[in-house]
Amino acid sequence: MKIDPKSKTDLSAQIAKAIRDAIVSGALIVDERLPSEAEMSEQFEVSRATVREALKRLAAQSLIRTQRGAFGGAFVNRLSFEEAYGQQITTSTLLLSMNAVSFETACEARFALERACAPLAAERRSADHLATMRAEIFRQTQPGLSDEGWCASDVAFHRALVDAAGNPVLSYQLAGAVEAMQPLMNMITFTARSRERIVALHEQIANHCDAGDGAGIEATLGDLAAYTRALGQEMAAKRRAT
Amino acid sequence: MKIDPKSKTDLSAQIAKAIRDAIVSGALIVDERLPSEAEMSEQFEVSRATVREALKRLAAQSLIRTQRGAFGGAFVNRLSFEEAYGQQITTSTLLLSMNAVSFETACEARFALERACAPLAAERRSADHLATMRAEIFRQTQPGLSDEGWCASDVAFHRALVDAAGNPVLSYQLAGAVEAMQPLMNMITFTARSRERIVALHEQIANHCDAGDGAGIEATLGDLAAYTRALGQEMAAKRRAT
DNA sequence: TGCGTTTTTAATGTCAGACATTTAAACGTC
DNA sequence: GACGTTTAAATGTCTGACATTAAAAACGCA
Repeated sequence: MKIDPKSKTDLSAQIAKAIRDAIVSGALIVDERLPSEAEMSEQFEVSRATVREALKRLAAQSLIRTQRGAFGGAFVNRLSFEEAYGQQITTSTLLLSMNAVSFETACEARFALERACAPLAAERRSADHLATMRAEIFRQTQPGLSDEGWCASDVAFHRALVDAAGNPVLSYQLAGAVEAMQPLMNMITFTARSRERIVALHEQIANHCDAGDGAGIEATLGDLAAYTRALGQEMAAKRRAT
Repeated sequence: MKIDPKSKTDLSAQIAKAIRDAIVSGALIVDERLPSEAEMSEQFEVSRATVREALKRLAAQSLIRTQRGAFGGAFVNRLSFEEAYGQQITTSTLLLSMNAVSFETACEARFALERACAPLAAERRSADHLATMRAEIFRQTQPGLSDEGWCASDVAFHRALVDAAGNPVLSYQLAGAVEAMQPLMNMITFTARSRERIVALHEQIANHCDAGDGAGIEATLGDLAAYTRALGQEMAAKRRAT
């Protein structure tokens, strides 16, 4: 853990990197306590404020957690799936919104990835997941559902499908892809007719899932992807017209 | 942007959240300059040190960048695909290493996701991607290649396949899945025989890709997944024996 | 002895003020 | 107009102090 005061980069960034490397490499293990801020400031020969800035950087990535009081301090944090989900979603959402990614491209990626879950979901779907899917479909048929509510229910439906694959790593990887699409989907105004069409496809998916028909899920997801893309193109055309 | 000094959570975390929300919601746009640290410390009625800790948190997530000097300051950062890749990989790697995810589960997720790229890769592969794949295959046949070198080449091969799909969002999402597997793969000792087998499958994939045969790629990826899983089970058995 | 209360103590959280360093704009000078 | 010099405004760092928290240790009492 060497620090170079003459380097161009911030000392706090260097210190954060040193500690991060130690965690990633396994030199520091989960729940292990780091030295106190005062000790580190001696060790690295910097002020306590600088050490603190480094620790805040690590805390922002959920790599450490801190506890106040005697025998408190900074501890290596076990990165939970929950936390990882959250980070994934924020990063994915920002990536899409800041880089002028076309609706087309995002949509393609999202459905391609979701398709990957189909065979596993068909094989492993539980009653629980099916119930969630049916419940969301029901909600989607309710008249007077707002556009935001519609989109949220859509996300919930697809998450249930992903979770049905019974692989937490897969669920984690897809969280970003599915959730990050929501702001883009929110830009589409769903007419009663298009909602009806989508609900029909959702029902097909649920039925295929029930029947354990992976290929059927894949095929219907393809239809849904095509229809969603068409809606996106419509929206783009309208936007150009105004 | 309200801050509650009596709240349980750190002031720096609250301030970071307020700014993060402003960025995600679009109230602050890319390349916009934030107020100076001194101005913010007045605005939020906290010390400059506290504001700085908040800014470091955001910098750790690549949400802002800072510039020194007059007319410098903190600017909303355009999250690049490169930066997002890096964060994805770190997060995914830690998630796997800290949560006792089985080789089986990680492997399943990885190949399921990669399979999603097959049809697109078959359709869009460029000469460039094919050349990279062939080059990596060649490297993999070289005698005396270390285990680390072998794994790195394996990752490079699969990244080429993913990139061949020509969808940056897909490449981003898969970066984590493919790269995070590497530490797990490194635990396997690849015999000459198993390397040979894998190279043969890689060659098949490259050929299918060349021929634009998406279904062929999918099928061969399935074989590769099965073989990799078998190697993993062998390793686990050996580990139990010792 | 055992249990509830109080005190101590070792951490992090926050603050205020100072100085160092960097950078670009503004200013002179030729 | 081109080229150094000054200046100003910002971040980066340091120091020392105090506030707050929470666990351990000490204490008191039945």
